[in-house]
Amino acid sequence: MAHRETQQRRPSIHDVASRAGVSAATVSKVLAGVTTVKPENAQRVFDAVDLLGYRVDPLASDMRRAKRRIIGAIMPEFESEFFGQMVSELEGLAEQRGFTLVAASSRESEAREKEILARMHDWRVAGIVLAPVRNEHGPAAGFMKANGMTGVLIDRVLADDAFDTVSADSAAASAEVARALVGKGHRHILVVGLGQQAATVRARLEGFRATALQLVPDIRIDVVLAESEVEPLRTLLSDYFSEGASRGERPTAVYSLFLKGTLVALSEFRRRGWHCPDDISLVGFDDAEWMQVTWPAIAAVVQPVREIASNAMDVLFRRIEGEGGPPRARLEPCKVLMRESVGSPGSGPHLGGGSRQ
Amino acid sequence: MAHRETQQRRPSIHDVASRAGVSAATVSKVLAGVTTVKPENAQRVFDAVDLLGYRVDPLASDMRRAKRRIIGAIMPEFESEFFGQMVSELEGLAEQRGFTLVAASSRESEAREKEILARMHDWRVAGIVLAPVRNEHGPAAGFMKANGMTGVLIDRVLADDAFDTVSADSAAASAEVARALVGKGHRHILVVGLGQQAATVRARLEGFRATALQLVPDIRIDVVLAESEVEPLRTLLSDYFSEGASRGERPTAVYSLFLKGTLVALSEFRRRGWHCPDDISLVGFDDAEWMQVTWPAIAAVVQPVREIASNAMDVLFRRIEGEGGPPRARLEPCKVLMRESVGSPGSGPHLGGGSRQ
DNA sequence: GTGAAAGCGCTAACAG
DNA sequence: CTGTTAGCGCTTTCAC
Repeated sequence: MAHRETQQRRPSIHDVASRAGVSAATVSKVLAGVTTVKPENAQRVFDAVDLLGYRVDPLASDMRRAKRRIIGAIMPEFESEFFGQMVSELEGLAEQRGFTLVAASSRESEAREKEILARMHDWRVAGIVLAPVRNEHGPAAGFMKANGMTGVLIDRVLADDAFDTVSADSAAASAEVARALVGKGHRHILVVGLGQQAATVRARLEGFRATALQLVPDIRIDVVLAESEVEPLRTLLSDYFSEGASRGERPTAVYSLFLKGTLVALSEFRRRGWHCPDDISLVGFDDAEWMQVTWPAIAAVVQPVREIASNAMDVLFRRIEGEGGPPRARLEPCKVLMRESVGSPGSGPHLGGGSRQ
Repeated sequence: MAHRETQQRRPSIHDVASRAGVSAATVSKVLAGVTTVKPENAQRVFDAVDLLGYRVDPLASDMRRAKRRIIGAIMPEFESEFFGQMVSELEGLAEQRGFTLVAASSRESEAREKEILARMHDWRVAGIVLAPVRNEHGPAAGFMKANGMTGVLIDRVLADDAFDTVSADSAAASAEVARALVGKGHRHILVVGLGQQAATVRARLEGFRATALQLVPDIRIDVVLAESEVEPLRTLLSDYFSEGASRGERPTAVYSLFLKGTLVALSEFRRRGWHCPDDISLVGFDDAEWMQVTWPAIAAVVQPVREIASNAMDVLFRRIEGEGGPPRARLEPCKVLMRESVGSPGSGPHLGGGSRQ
């Protein structure tokens, strides 16, 4: 047959072996690049491989070697730019080392997170990159610990006593945001966040608060935290502003500690007819492509996705290769993009709020 | 030992077998739910499983059955909400049927798309959900055909003679957009798109054009298409508007056929100081969360991600289970969200363009 | 240099 | 009802 028609069974190493007139073991050696094979035979193997279109089955190969070239990645979600980019980066990095990345979304659920992890353990993945839903003390990290899995924790973590961690330097970035807002003259600022991400929120909040208070000791910083869901935050925020209004006071700037918070804040501003930066200023942690094309462009903290991904993979592979030593906590610096949504208080034409619905 | 400390080798089916005093085959049967096992033995197996914390190795299991419970998904990118949601949906659907989804990003490259596909073939995945970079005639689809892989094509495809396809009903949605814009009084409309996505662009463009022309025979519809990259589109769009300006003419509305085009359009409007909808109206194919919180909110066509995902998986699994018959092309209806970015021409205060940079 | 044999962890006949 | 046997596709001693 000239061209094998829609074949059902792919050629196995034995097919190659018999076509090349050698044993399967020899084929395996040739393909593994062992040089002690007679050149003539090696050539026959290569010819047979070409002829049959043979490719090794990586899973069967891994099976025998009892070491699977698979890296598992668990993200809280796939829908945001941040985690989308992260998965994309991790995929490329794994590939470069001959590994396949299997990504899964925990959908912001710790229960699901653990289930996925168990499934990845069943798959005998070589290592895990885990971006926990909550923080480093969740059940997933516990499971990894208990089962001796090798892994790295990223994003919503600061440090851990069992795993290496890599995340953005939230505190430094928040300090920079504080300097910028204070510099613009803001003296009453609202910070919004999600309480369940304890470590990160604390770092971001404290980094901000410490710096702001240091610059202006009597600055007023309000905090609105929802526990774990975004919807309640909407209500909390609305209540917060309504209450303030009844006392005739309101912050001149909002700093959101996470992307969805930025969206909720914008949405609330819309509802009240407030415009940035005239009526209120806004900075959000996490950048997104759209933030630079809207009017006004939204100021944001850009997380160093590539750096986080590449450091995470580096340390993960070092651990996979058996490197010992205590876990290390890495922080990668962020960039702060001060865009049009930030202005000086009291300088806008709309002070007091607009009336457009 | 009370609790096995950080174990290196997971228990195998043989460990369970010997602990339970039965053979590995029996363990396998019990775990597969075969009912012809003596209850007493079954119980001993369950006990041993619990004691050892045993879980079957799905890859080893698949190996033996020569059928892998893995579905491959290939998306052009992971960074956008649309594909992020898509992967998330597909993951859940695969999981429901006891399969694992392995997702990969072709990064808008047909070459990479084919490489990934080959790798998935090496993995002997049971089926593929492919969202091609370009359209159904790319090298990836050819590879799948040539190798007798079973798969479904989604998103940037209309129909294929070898594979089932599922996509959004772009033409109908575009017709609806046309009706809306014409109804608002627009008589000069610009459509922007990406040429390489031939099938989809044609459907969206023609669906729009045909309806608009039918309603207003002498309506003017300009088209700006970049071949495959987004950056050139920026230049093309800028040139288009500059040229029009030199002749004192300009469309009153823009319909972008894809998400990045909407961003490019917004960015260009910013550059020129044009505001929506006063200076120009905008509708984009593909919705995003931010579009409803910006000022103005951006009108968009919402693709039925869940429906596409679930239909794709349905038909894919039917094919995996051996269902025959000719390939079917499915179109799922979209929703059109007419938001504030669309107004009537000539009614805005800024006509002629603003001056804010 | 090379191939036979063993076996990764599992399941599907097929006897008993 | 249960265990033995025979692999899935591959790699790795280890004799020859």
